[in-house]
Amino acid sequence: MINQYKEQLKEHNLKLTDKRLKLIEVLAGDEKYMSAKEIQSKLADYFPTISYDTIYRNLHTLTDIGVFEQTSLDQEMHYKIACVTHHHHHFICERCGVTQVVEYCPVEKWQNELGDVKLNSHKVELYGYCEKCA
Amino acid sequence: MINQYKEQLKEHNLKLTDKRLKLIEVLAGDEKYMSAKEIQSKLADYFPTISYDTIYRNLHTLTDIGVFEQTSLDQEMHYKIACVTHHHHHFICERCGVTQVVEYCPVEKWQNELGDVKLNSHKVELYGYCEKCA
DNA sequence: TCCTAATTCGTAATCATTCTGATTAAACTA
DNA sequence: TAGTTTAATCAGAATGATTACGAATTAGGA
Repeated sequence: MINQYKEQLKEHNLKLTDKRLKLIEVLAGDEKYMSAKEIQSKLADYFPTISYDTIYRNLHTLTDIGVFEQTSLDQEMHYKIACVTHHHHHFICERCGVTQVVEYCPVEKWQNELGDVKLNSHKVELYGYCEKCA
Repeated sequence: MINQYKEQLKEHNLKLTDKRLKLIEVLAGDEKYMSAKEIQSKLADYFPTISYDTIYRNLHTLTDIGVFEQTSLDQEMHYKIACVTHHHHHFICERCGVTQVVEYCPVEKWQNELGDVKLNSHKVELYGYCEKCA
């Protein structure tokens, strides 16, 4: 499964560095939104001196090419591995951060309602407590 | 119309200070999301030395009691006057920040799809260019 | 193996936001 | 209207996330 991401990196002429691959591994291994701090603490097991510059730069780069997706929670950016299958949104647990997919998205209804505006993107996020945290 | 907000302040035992009232006036006069910086520059006409502490504190306080609503854009919080009429969401122009209401919200469908999670809140935001900015 | 541009490092800088302790003023009471 | 109380404000320092910078390292190709 990591090979799919290696392909994506190559397609964008990005080098396969150990930091990048481990970063992808960490995010791919846990289907939840994580802050830069959480990510650095997980990476610290493998790279104790990794720079925040490296973390942030790669989070941006990989978000740009669609490997990660981001959202702003508690005034800090959080990142998770992107879902490539099809368009959908997420429920996010406010306690533990785990996500659950929601398929339904009425974007055409909204476009109809809006009329002549040019819709570029949209965000749908559902917040609450997952079954474990409730 | 400002009287409605004065009532809300009184209901929550908040004092009617000149800074607060002008802040509400500024946000109520422009139906768009504004950053703290934009807000301070508008307030500076009336209170050249107003402190950011005052601005942020009141933005929070008034958001808490439902006078303002907030969203995170470009890693900074933005605020607008709240719409009190009924539940709905917004389209936000990525260039000028103006908003447009969208009525449709399938929150029950999402709750059905999610099953046993406890849904506390949700965010729906549509981004793009308004007719003027397109 | 060597070259070169991309990547990373360590740290300083920036920027939004929050905190602190002192001062001011809204609102209530007499 | 003056006095009292307590919330609100101020100025500026502190915090915390994120970005920038110049030097050092390294992936990937020749």
